[in-house]
Amino acid sequence: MGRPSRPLLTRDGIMEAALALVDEEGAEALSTTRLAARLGVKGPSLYNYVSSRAEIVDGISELIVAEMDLDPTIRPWTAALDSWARTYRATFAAHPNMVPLLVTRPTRSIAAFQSYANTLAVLREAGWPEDRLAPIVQCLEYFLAGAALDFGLPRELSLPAEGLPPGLEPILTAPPNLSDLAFETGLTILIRGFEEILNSLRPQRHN
Amino acid sequence: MGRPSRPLLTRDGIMEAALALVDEEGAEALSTTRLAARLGVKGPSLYNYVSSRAEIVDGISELIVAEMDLDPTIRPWTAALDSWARTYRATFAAHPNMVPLLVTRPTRSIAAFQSYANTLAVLREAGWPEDRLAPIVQCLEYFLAGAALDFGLPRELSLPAEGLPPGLEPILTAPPNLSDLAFETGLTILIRGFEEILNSLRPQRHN
DNA sequence: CAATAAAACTAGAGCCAGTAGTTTTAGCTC
DNA sequence: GAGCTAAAACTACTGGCTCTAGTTTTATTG
Repeated sequence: MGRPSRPLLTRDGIMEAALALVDEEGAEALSTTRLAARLGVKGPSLYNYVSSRAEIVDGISELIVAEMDLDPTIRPWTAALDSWARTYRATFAAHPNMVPLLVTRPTRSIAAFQSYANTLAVLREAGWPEDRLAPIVQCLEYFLAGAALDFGLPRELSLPAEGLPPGLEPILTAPPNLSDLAFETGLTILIRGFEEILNSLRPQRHN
Repeated sequence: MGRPSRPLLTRDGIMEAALALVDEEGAEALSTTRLAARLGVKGPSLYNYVSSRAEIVDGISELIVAEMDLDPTIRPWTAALDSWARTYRATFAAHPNMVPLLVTRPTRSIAAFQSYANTLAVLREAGWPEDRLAPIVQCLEYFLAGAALDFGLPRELSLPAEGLPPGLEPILTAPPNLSDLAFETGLTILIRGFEEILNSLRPQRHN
């Protein structure tokens, strides 16, 4: 075939097609062969734009991170964290097949750093001392990662019901919106907890 | 070679070798070929004991879940949750290479169900209403999953420092025990938050 | 117009999971 | 103890994967 009159591929096009592929067919469908086929091209051609499969995964992550447009003007800081958390969750929920890949390596895209920088700035502005910033953000992110994975209670038992201990009804009969309940519960508690920490750090004026 | 005088393999032996392999060489080293080699056997022999690679992964998960011996007698419920969370974290931390695999599918082993049953029983005994049990447990588990992954802030930037927004110092100069700080912060907040919810549910006697 | 480099390709190496069929032998039945 | 069955290893192989090497065609540059 030789070099085409105009390139058939672009780096961005590859990443977008890869995201679409994962969204539609699952993470295990992400192979260079299948991705290339979807782009009307043979497998090795991708390597003109990308140097490894891992780079494609990273590219997908960046696309998703870029999708969450955060409003940097929200105040007070508690509302900012709340909004950040919800956007985070909604964005990940839009790409459930990618969540396991997203969450098992830190995203080091510029967009991610910018959103961290903004969050840190809001907290600082609210009076949080410098050495508390990272732990707070990290702590919230732990929760958000687990919530994105929706890890935890098995929602169907897929096991011989015999031999199971009694008292599991809350799991087996849990409402379909259990994930929402758990998320709301946790987010509320964490943000209120952060508030109390900040209050306890403020110069206490006993009258 | 034919059938050996005594079997070279056992199902349990396979699972234990698989766990050791992942612990020592990483999750990507878990192939039937390499696992078999470690057991002094050829790849396909494993399929006399196991029907797919996924079954091996599940077997490893069960081994790890079985490793965390929880004390079912701890009271009050807040101490039980605290102990559960710490055991959970410590057990996962002992097998860091397996965490991404553990956390991306619910564990449906009997041991896991038993530990859920115990946790639910402790909460019930403390007066939690039935419909709050699953959300509370799930909420805590979100946090624990994220903490086990240690997901969140990138610990080294591995990026051209130029083009990065200012104000990222808390991330770049975070102490090495940031994970511990975030875990302690979150666990404390969550459990205290749960306590407050329970109190608010109790019949309020205003005097 | 000639030289270079880009962008597709084909071929193939080395990995993987899993299947089919073979061989040897253990363990059971008569 | 003879003979049968089934267990437990094997070899050989298929189809898929990532990625490399080298080829072909063509766009672009000097």
